[in-house]
Amino acid sequence: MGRSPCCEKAHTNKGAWTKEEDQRLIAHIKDHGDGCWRSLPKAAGLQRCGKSCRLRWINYLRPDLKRGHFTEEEDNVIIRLHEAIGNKWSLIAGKLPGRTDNEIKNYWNTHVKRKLIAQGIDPLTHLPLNAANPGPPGAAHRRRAFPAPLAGGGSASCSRSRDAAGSSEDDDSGSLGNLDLDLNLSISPPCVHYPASSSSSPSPPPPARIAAAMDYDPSLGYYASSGVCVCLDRLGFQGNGEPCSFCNGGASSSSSSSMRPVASSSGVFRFA
DNA sequence: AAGAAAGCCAACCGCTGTTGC
DNA sequence: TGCAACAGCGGTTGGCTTTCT
Repeated sequence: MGRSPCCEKAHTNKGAWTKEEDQRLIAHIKDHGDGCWRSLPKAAGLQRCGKSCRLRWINYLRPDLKRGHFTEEEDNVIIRLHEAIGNKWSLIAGKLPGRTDNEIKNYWNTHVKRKLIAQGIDPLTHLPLNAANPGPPGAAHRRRAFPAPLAGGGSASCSRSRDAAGSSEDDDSGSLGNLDLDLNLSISPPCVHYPASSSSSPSPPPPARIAAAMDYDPSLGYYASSGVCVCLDRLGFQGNGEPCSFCNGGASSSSSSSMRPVASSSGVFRFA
């Protein structure tokens, strides 16, 4: 079972990259871009597997990488995002420009974990160590906040989620500080986008009836369909009677603006 | 000064999700 | 609809460096 190996192992180098290999990879990507990793090694004259090239480029050679120590602010972002979404390193990396998932993962395992433990916080559950429930690994994390990891297309969100275990004195559990993650799930129709002006684009603007039901984002110059919210409140899990930031329109909730999911022009919800 | 232990991080591995045929 | 190819992700490993004894 399983698939064939991604490359012919007999003819590929492994281990540390040499300067020459780096140069070849950089030069090739400069000239041709970084698509099609499978064929890239051959085209670039590298005796490497495509995956290896991709990893090397993403984790080390990319020009926009920020190297060096993590700042206190970055630390906090990592901790809060990890609290919210768990080991979704690529998502966390997406919130830290210039940092890679691998870098953050390593940093978490070598520094942050230890730091949290020293502060008496369980790095898995983000609860005080003596209060952490000894359940099966991972269960505590799920119990902590959210029915499921809402990675990928799902907008991880819920500024008002309550710990199902009922730690109501944990005021930070919902807002996650200034990140203010809203871990309700919002599902939208397949993100239909209409440019606001038909003159600047071949695509026509939406019919008035549709436009009325959509949000116009002036910064993007697009109409985008609103999400259909199935937040915990609506599903009856919260019980505090307050709408989440998304179905509340984000207008009145003072704590909900910073991480409200926003439809981007690429049709993917992002945190704003 | 030397060996052991711990820390660190680049790279690998195996798996899953997505896409195209 | 099923399959294969591919990209990407997260966990793990291995080797180098630093610190400790």
